[in-house]
Amino acid sequence: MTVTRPNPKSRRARPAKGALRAKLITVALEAFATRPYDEVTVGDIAATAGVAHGLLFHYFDSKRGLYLAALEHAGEQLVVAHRTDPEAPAGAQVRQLLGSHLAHLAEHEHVALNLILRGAGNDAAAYQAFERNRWKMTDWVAGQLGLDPERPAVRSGIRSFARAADEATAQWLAAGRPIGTDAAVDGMIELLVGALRAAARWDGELSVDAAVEELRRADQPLARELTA
Amino acid sequence: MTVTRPNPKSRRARPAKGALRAKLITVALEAFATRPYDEVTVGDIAATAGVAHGLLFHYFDSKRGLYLAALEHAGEQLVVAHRTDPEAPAGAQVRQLLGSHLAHLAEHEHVALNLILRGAGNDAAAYQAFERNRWKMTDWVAGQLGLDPERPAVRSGIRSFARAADEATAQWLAAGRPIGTDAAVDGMIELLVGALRAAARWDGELSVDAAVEELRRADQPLARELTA
Amino acid sequence: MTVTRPNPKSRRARPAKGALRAKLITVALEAFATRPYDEVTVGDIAATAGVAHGLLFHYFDSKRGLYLAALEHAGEQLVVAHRTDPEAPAGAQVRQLLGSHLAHLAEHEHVALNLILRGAGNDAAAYQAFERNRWKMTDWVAGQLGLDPERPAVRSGIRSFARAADEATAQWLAAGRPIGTDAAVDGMIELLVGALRAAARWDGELSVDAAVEELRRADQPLARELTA
Amino acid sequence: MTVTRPNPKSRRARPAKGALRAKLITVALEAFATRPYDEVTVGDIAATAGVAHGLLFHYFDSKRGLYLAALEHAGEQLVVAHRTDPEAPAGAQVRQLLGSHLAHLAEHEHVALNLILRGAGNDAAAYQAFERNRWKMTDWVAGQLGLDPERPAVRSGIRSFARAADEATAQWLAAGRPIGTDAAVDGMIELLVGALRAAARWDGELSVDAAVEELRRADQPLARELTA
DNA sequence: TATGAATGAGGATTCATTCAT
DNA sequence: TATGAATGAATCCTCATTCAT
Repeated sequence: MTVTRPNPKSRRARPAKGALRAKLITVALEAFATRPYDEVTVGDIAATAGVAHGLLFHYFDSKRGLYLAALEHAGEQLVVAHRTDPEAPAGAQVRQLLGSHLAHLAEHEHVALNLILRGAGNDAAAYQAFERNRWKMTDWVAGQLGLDPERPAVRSGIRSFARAADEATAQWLAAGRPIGTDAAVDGMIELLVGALRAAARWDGELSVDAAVEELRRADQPLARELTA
Repeated sequence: MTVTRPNPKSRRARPAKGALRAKLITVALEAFATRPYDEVTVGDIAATAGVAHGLLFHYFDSKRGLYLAALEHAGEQLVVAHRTDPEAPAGAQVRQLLGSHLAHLAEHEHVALNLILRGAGNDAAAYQAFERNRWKMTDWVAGQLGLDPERPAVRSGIRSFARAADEATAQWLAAGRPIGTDAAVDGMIELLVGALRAAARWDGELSVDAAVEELRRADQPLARELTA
Repeated sequence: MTVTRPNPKSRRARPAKGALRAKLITVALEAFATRPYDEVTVGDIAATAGVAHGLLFHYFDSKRGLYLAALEHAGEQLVVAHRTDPEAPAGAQVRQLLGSHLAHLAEHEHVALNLILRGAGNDAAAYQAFERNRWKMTDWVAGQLGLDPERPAVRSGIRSFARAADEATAQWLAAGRPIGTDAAVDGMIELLVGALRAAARWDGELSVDAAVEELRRADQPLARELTA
Repeated sequence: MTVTRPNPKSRRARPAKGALRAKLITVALEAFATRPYDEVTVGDIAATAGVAHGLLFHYFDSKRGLYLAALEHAGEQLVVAHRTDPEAPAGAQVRQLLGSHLAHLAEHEHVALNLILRGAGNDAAAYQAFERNRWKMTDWVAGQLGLDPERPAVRSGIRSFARAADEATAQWLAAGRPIGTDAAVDGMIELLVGALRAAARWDGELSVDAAVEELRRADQPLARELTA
């Protein structure tokens, strides 16, 4: 007569529910950040994650499903990382946002330099999955500065600023962060001011003076201390 | 063992020497601008160009070779399109450059929106092939404004401006050019001013006041008429 | 962008574990024995084996990998087929070896005539994969006859004998085995004697008289009956 | 008015009639000796010969035509190199043949080790083109020794000898010719003797004693001096 | 003769996806 | 859940051969 004993092997290191799913997303994010979509193979990801590649289809249905899930995740992380004080003046909050944004990118440099700062290329669905979160930030900025984010010139201006800030961030990271986060943010405020003035040029009926003044006001030693 | 049979259909009238090579580059540029590298197939390009796909390897050795050749070509065209009057004041010349740049992109909207404004992604060689020409422009701008393009802050500032201008251009094209080229350039000058001021923030020893003033000077109705 | 659709035809009853791998090797052996490497296509082999060609890469990585695996297999089979009685005198054992060798080749005539008797041509790796097993036999023969197989002249002599025996075997098979295996072996013993004497000529310090005598002793009606 | 002058360039280094054809055969021989047929490309050969690859089809119609022409050439060269004294005794002439054969192979070591000693593989036509010349030698040897080359056992014996001699030659060349040509030939005579005795075993009605004696007679210091 | 642009059949290889276990 | 054997569409690339010049 045999007694069924629990297999001792099966007890070992059983990962938490959903842990494999998260692991796969992490690995995928790294992979898609490192090389173009078609150069990433399901086998690579599975091998790196240490699972059979068939499992991947269990969780995400397809390679593309995994890709979108990874993008979505990266976007969410970006938003989650933003820290602002709702009580602070608008200009200060914008500074806070830029600061926490930069800090987050710095912490996830690899993903930052590639996936986020590169954009999603030509892929409409991926664009949706990712940029949806991305532009939440710009809309929020517009709102803080009392500008209508639906207005085309505002939209173009702030997006242009976002690209400029991305490039500046990439350079800052690639150069090994030669200056402090505060100093970096100082420059970005100037980029934003330039973008707002550009918007005003593109749209004659738009006034950005108040917004610029608000930003300038936060750009004071005293104000900066408060935002630290 | 392959027995290749000759094509009974006699070759059509031979086109001008090298014409097919150029044709392939043109077709490839369009294709690579339309979809990601891996979704473009050698067969597509050859079929569109109306040649045997083998010819492509005759000229470019590989799919990648064609890709790089196409990028190089696009970059060259960009530089070739720039028109400035060496006798004009520096600020006016910068306006002229931006104007002709915009005009060229408008004429090659498809390529512009995708290949040029998107950047070369992760591909180091492609980056080289394309950006080499791209940054000639920014160096030239720095030179016109009396700034040292080797200085990191200047470099970061102007590159940030370039990205912002790319994004603005993309929006402008995508929106159907709602405003004139001149008005578009007006805004871009503001982006540039913002970028220069950002550079000054990043590098305490850098002064950009003269450069800004020079740009502002050109931003007058009178001056703008002269540059038309 | 490839969308792979699943095969609606459900997989047939699964054969024994590893059976398909063995099947592929068998088919490949036949194919490579029938025509030169480059005339054998992966598609042919897969089709003959009744599997998808992709499976071949699953098991062997490449066409060449399959080729080497097949050669290795053929070499192993050759060694496995050798039957000798360790208690018999040396000369008798050599006769037994040649006899079983011939019998095995006769049973796998196709492979024998082409792959084995032809040699591996210019391919170093293939040579390794196959000849490694092949020369085990000649070393064994040298050992039985009390000769040092490391001695160059011995080595050359026995290898020359092996080639001669291969050719004789090929002729014997091609002619439809006009004489019995025993008679064939009788002749091969003479070839071996000649080769040993040649070795003695090439190396003045080498004596092969004892070895020759040992071979001759086995070459008696009585002795031959015992080895049957 | 213009006077048509002879183009000075056209005068330069016009090669002799047919020189290019010969050049191509030489280059092809080297190529086919170095790697398998399908790994040799028409382009390689043409490039090495310094001509347009189209020219090759002018002379040889096809790649295969060139291959056969090259084989034929190698075979012819082999026969042409044989030097024997018709006045000498048969055994001595056989020694002379083997000696000149070895000398020729030594001079064309690369081709020898590969094309000639390897055989033509599975290719019937190539076999014809090449072996036709090859077996002229064995027939001649049989004739000298008073044996009927049409007799199967004789044929098998001498062919077996030829393979053995090939292998011995290959070893001799690969080892850097550690012994002199004469000593090498001495051993080969033993191989031949063994092969003749084997033939006698295979064919009960065949007597090779006279042939063996004739060979032995030539194997004397005195006789060897005469053949030098 | 000599060139090399142009052709296109054919082949090896990759990899997302399925499914029996 | 998890595995990995099995599938096969799709792709890049090679290279013998032709032919206008």
